[in-house]
Amino acid sequence: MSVPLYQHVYDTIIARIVDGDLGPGAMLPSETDLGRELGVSQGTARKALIALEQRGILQRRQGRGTFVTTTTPERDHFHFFRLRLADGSEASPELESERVSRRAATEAERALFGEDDVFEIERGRSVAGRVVVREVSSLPVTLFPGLADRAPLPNALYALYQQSYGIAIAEADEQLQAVLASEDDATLMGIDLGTPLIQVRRKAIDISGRVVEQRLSRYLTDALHYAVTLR
Amino acid sequence: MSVPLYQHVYDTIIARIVDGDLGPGAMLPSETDLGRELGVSQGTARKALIALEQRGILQRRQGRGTFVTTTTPERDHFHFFRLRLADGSEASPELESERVSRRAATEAERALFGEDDVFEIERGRSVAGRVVVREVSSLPVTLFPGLADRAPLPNALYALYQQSYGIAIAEADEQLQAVLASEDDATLMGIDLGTPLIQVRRKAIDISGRVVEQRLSRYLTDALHYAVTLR
DNA sequence: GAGTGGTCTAGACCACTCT
DNA sequence: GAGTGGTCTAGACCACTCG
Repeated sequence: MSVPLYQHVYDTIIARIVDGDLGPGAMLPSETDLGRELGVSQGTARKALIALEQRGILQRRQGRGTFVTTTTPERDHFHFFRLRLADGSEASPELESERVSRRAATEAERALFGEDDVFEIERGRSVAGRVVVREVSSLPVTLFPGLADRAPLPNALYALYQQSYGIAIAEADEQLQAVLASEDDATLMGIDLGTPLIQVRRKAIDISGRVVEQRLSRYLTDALHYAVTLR
Repeated sequence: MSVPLYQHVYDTIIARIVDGDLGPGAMLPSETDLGRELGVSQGTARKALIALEQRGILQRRQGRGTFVTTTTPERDHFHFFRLRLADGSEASPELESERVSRRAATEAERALFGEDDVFEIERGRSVAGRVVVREVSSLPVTLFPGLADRAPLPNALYALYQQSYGIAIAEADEQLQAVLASEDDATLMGIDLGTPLIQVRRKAIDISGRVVEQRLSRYLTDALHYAVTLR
């Protein structure tokens, strides 16, 4: 019993999602059926399902069933976009401008993605009519074939990654620093050169543990703030 | 069964910690004994214990037992202090300066704490010889009697709150904005006026759900960054 | 009413820690 | 070896959802 049985159930479900056997929104077998299929008891299957629910990969509802989480635009924005209004309510960002291109990877990107080319997406986002976000994302081209041809891209990129490429983002690691607005920032946001901004370097990690996107964002935080809870 | 049995176990343990019956580091009864004592099965007691472990309130180790989490300076720093070095490793902050005083609460503090007086702690912290943090904390006086007389306070305040006042911090809500260094910031940190800083407004919440501290911090992030993981 | 997840039990055995 | 948490089972009943 070096590897617990519930771990096997857990890994099996992850594999089925990664392989596309279970797409976004797909319903899983009941606890009893899943246990029978994999040769474990209902309680053991249940333990794996609960762990997957806690990681946000599955959603369970009493009386309905267990489903693969669909990365809706709502979840994408609320969970992975941390800008909030002064009263703590969600800020709904709207897409203001976009530029999608393909270019050679930097050395850091080659090390991160193991590829020579990346797509680069530069976007401006506005809240309440003011441009407050400027972000530049880079993605390995082989994971996202034909991405540039899909422009203009939808507001919520992670929902697109899951719907169109079967890549589900499970985690994002962010590193924040305070910077001064550059000329590009100032032009896009309509602010003075040297306005203080929060710069965020994000690595987005999918459920199989790969880094699938890197993003450099700059947030104007005079009316908004970046909210986070530590537990 | 409107309220599950494991919830009763959960609440009972929280109450014992809040009441001081279970202090930091105290060992709990075994799952079997706890279940017998509270009239539930071992599995039900176990479920409550695991939930408390996931909130960071208990620590469990196979073969040893279940213990009330001690807020060590290490946990305090690593978990509730998010500044990291460029390579992601922990930045160990050292206390550089301190001022403790008692003053009348602001209107916001009165609403938050329900008290008329607060202690105010202003501190500077350094990493690798440079002052990079300036923080001002305020605490309701009745929860922390005699705090001002304890100056100089230890580096890790949350460990002090638990050891000396039985108040265990379980959660911290932070709101981040980018600001420019004021004259006070510049003097303390030895930087130019107008250097960009990350300003953090934190509310610290204990295991019984009370807000027990408010803190306004400013971080110099030229060599460090504020790191956070979204799941 | 059939099917789902949520709670709860009683009992078994394994793996780890400490003395 | 005694005591702890970790895994696993089989079965029961409750609560919710939906046709």
